[in-house]
Amino acid sequence: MKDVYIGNSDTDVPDDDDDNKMTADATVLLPTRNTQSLPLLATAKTEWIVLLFLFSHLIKESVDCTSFIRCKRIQLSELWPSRKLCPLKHGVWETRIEDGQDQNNDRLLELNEKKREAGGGGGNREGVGDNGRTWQPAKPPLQQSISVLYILHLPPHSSRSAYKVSGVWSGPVQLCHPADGIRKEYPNNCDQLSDELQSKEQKWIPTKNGSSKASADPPSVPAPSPSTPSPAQPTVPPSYPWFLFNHPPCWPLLMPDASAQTAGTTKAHSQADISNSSALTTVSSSPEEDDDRLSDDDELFDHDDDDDGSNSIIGSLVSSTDDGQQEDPLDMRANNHRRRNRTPRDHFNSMFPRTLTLFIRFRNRKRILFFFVGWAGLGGLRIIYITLMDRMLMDSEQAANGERSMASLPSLHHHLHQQQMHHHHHQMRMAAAAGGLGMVVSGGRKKRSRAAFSHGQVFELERRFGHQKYLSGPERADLAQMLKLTETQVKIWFQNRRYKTKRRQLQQQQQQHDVAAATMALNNMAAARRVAIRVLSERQTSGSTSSSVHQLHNQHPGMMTNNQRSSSTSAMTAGPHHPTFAGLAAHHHHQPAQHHHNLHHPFYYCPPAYLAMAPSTTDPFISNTTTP
Amino acid sequence: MKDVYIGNSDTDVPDDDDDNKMTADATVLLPTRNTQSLPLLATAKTEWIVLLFLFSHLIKESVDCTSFIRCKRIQLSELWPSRKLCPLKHGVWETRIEDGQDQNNDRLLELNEKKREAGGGGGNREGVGDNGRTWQPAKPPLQQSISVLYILHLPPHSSRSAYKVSGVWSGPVQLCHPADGIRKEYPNNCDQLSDELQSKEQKWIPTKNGSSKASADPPSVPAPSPSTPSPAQPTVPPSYPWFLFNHPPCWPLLMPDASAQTAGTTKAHSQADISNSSALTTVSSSPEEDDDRLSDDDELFDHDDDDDGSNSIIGSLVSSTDDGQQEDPLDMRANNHRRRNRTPRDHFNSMFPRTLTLFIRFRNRKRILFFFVGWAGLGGLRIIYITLMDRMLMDSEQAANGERSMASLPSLHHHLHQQQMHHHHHQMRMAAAAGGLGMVVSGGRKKRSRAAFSHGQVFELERRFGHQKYLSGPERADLAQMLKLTETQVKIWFQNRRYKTKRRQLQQQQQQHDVAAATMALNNMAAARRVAIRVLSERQTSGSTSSSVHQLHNQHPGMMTNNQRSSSTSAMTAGPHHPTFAGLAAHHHHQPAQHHHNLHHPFYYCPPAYLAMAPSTTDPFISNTTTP
DNA sequence: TGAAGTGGGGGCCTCTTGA
DNA sequence: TCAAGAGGCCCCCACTTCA
Repeated sequence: MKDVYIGNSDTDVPDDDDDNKMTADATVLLPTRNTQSLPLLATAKTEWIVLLFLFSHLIKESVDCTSFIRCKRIQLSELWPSRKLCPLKHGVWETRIEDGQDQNNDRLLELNEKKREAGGGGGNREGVGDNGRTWQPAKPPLQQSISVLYILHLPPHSSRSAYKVSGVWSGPVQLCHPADGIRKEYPNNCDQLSDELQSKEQKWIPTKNGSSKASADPPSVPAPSPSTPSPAQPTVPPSYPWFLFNHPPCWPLLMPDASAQTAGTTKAHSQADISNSSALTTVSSSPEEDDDRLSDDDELFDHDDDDDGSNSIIGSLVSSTDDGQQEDPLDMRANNHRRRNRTPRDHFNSMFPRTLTLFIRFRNRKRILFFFVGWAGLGGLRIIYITLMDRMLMDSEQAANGERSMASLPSLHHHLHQQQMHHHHHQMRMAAAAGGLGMVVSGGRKKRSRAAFSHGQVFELERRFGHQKYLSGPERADLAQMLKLTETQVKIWFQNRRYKTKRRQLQQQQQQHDVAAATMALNNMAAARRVAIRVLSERQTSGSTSSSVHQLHNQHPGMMTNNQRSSSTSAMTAGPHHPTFAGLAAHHHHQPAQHHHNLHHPFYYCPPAYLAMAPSTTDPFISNTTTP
Repeated sequence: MKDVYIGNSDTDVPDDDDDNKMTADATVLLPTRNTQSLPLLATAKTEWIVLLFLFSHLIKESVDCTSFIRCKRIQLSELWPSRKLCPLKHGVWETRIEDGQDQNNDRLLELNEKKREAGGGGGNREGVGDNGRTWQPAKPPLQQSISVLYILHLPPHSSRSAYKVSGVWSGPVQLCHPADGIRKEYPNNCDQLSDELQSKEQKWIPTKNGSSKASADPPSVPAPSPSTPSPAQPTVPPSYPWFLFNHPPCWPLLMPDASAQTAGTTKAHSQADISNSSALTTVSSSPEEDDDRLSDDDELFDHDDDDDGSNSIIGSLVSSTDDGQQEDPLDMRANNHRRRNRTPRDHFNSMFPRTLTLFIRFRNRKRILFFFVGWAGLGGLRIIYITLMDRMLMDSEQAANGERSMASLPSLHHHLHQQQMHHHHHQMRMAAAAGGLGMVVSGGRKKRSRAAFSHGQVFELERRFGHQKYLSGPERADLAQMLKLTETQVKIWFQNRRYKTKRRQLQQQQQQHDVAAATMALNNMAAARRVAIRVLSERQTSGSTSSSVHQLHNQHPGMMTNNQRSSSTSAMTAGPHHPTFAGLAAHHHHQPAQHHHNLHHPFYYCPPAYLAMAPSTTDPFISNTTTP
């Protein structure tokens, strides 16, 4: 199951689950040689890669579209055995080794490689021609780049359960027709689509919390009719029988201004459209295939599937889109103004669409495909949450419990399990991958794990916290093992605990200052207080008012008990510990007397973890600098 | 000078430096509302943002192109005063406040905002039509997405002098004609361009180390002739008078296979094309404008300009492209096979193009624009190095000294200074920004700073290193101040020093093992040795062979002297130190006896810096958990 | 040779979220 | 309330690069 198929066909592909022909036929001719760059794009945490093709022309060719899109999951361990950067071997994109069907794939790939220079295609250049001097308001990028290949990185058990987008390709798509094997190239000219989308943006606004309307015609997706979509149908555009783009898969930053409109209209699509519109089915990738190519370390995936990683993401995403009326851009702005203390995050959540939903008809079933587009900080668009749901008809049951964000997708998780449990363990992994990618796994289960540690655990943690504020790795491991928690849980607990302590103190300080300000109002003390508060409230400020916070000096985080036996023995080389140079860190901040250094570097950030109050031990290392 | 202009014009814009009309006219109608997402895309280190528009249709319209592209630099401090995420104010993209010209800009921006729904454009959909079933080899993405808006993040004095790409927009470009102010939308249909590029890829191969041929016709760029490029001119395609795309600005990962061709041909373009092709000029942004909008903390920028940050980048990038014959893809592969122990990095360096070079005619001057495309690890394409060179004619002088990578661009730095020195300090910053972005600042100066610390500095560093292997932040600051080095230098020195020590020890160990293996060959000891070696050589392995490395136990990094007075006083709140919870970290690894935890987490990485051999000090923090 | 570049890992801080 | 989630920063290691 490491393959996920997305696509539609006018040929009515048989509806059964096992898709031998799907596997072989619906092959996206991925560039094989360039796949060598994948390892660079994958992090050490990355376990899976999902390649996902979208192409908008399917909307235009919704009826006679004969192509399939294949989403491929590749286990990074195959590609990246040493967890180091290494070039991929040729043919890594070939999904199946079982030959037969995939020999075709191989052949196509080879052809693809060798016939590159035959390319060029037709030099159709319209769109540039005569509208040259007449200004046109910029269309959203979706117009041009809906045909997108997303490469998603799926860290299955990373603490940051986000999926990085490693690349986006908005070029023409080559697909191989499943029936005749003829390859077809789809450019990404989506003018009409974009026109449609723009013209009907107001119309597609879903009824918020649209669960009530969800039962309208879920399975009654318009039959595949080749009519190009006629816009402006209130909630479910009839002319898009198979696809429904809730919003463009573009960078919100770069979406032309219509953001007022776009953001407003698309904001709640993920939720409302799901409930309003038609078929929901999970694109269950063909079960029988690819099993043997997967390795077996997949408890984690199953865990993800069942527990938290994905659903929580969806929950948050959807929940952020669930405020009121997005029909009117002005209304949207009104919303922005309503909440005064909205955080930047709130701002973005309301500002930009984050969900792309595809309603597709796939193998004669109506299916829905969600992209939950998240945003990361470093390099622009980076996170896309993808959800595939197969064989879930979004019918009345959704409407029944569709109140909450993804609660409208009731028993999807069960469906997945029912369908795939009878397959091998790998299918489970598939389910975790396809479903776990921020998937709405279940309507009933709560997925935000919210572990709720036991009293005994909390007691021990508190005890240990009282003893020391920071844990070393081994200590953490010990504690985790003792408490039957994960190291991450312990780490996070300590983190939260420290923050809680600090927050309380800050609150106290704030109160004290307030009291002080109240008592001695209207003298210059008030000004001083403001300064102090500003210093405390702004994070990056390396304030010069160190004296105002001295009452917190008891913050000495507890030092290590004394597990540091690693410091004395084989810490240096690549011994048992990963840090080969496993010396002991010694980082501390100087006192206010010296923090002028920090003032010189206003953005210098020295996390307390790097601080150590270790006594200066002039250790035998000295003699070690030269080779012994 | 926070504006960089890129563009061309058939109207022969006056050639002088100060470009009042340029400023006002060459306005890219950026989406103003969506710019609110910029802060998220900027990191705390980010100081500058460069917006850069490329649009490939200029190639097709090379003669009668009337549009300008404006690259805007925005100081983040303006946008992000508190170093926190905050929405940008409207109009932040307006480049000039001096009104006059920019009122037009404002007006256009407003129009852009309000007329969004008027969009839609023509629904030209060719390309999809009749070639449906006939397979066409996929074109490189450049075909569709050359029109790209890169948003570059410029960390001026980050230790990692890379510029992150925050977003890419490959949608239509709206430009305002400088002459009549008519806005014009440019879709990104670049079919013909791509055809040309594909058809002439072999032809554009530059002579490697192309300095010898550089003098061919540098200033003799073909006059702007509207003839669509006829391919296959040996080195300088005559039909692209103003633009020369060395390679598509696409993700190499996603470039369709032709990578053999593309990579091979484009690999050395950055260097060779520069030398081979025509005009080199620095796009000096209009000097008079925007000075007052900039703040004055720009020594760093000047420093970057003069010293290392940028040029070193270029050097490395170009240097990586300087191996032999790229004409033939097969030859390319041969190169790959020649070096056996090429690293993954080498592989990528040779595999993918990294440079986009634009030869543009801008304001009646021939200019060149380099994009040095780097790659970062997290989210795919992330780094783009941009170089703008203005008024540098790439003529014989380049050919003379063009031997080395960027040495072929001889006195660019001087040119920059000559041109801009007479302007204000801000121009220098501009030069640093435009030129400093990996710019080829000078042909003669060496830019890889190569600080070469003095003996006294090294002595003190060694002494300190003998004393302690790791430095805390304050210690580092002290040492840096004492030695007149930057903290980063000290940090890096220690880092390198540790690594050197470790490497030596590993080598010794290796030798010892080799000797042992030699002496007791052919017994099972050899197998044991291999195991040990493997453990030592592989980074991620948390080996179970702790005993094999025990001779390194003297690696005890020196502990802190005792500057940790920060632990006792105002460390807690957001006092002088940034880490408000400025407790002391206490992280250590347990001994081999406990590293089984790491085995459970094979990728767990605990840098030694987080280790501390601090004695277990049950400190007053305990009483602090509850609010005092 | 060695300072810096580059990629990758991990932890901490801050704040928010959602069960 | 509180465990996670998410973003950002910093340090470290490993290895390379190139002056």
